[in-house]
Amino acid sequence: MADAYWRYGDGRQPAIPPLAGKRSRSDYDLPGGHEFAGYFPRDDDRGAPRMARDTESIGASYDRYLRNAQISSFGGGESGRPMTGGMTGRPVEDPRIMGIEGMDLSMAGKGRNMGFGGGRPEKPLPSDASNTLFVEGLPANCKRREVSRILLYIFRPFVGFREVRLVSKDSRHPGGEPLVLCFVDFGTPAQAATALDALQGYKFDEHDRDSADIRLQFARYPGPRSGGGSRGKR
DNA sequence: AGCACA
Repeated sequence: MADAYWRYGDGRQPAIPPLAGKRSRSDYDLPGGHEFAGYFPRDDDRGAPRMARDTESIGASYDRYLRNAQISSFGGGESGRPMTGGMTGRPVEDPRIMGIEGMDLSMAGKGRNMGFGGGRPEKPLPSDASNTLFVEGLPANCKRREVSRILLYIFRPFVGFREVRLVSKDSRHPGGEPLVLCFVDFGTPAQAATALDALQGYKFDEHDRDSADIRLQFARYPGPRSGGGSRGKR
């Protein structure tokens, strides 16, 4: 049915092993703002379930939202289409990620009916809503590839997610590192607004107040890519 | 703080 990302229904992973007792948190808390050094392991060390600890906070942050919002690939309209993973050009078929998502979503999948239509927010959309979100506040010490992975991981569960686009730009600050602009496309402005509300102010590491927190806005000039540009009342 | 692509 849905893409391989949504495998939580098969019940093969009822819960994630707690930390697996492998490493302590301090292994990853390197001083000097290298929060992401151990955040996403390299592509070549698969099999170790040590992402469990890092994704705990992500799962917790999502949890409140997952209970009462329409995060589902069913009824999303075009969810049968395989996602190509945006800039990376390939879907992220990381078994760890799927298993982790299965942790939170399996509850909803088993216990609750997730047959929401998707894109049915109670509150009205802001007048500047568009299909595209502009994301800022990502750590500057992340490589482009890491930013892409992070954003894909964060945004992909949301109904209507289409793709992540990264654009490199020179820093304003002289001598500053080049900055990566991030745009996330959704099918409709309502879907974009749903993700925006859920993730606004999200902290990458909830244990560290100094860690980056992403800031989300609707993109100013959505352009033709977002469905024609016509929005608002008529 | 920063808003690009078609």
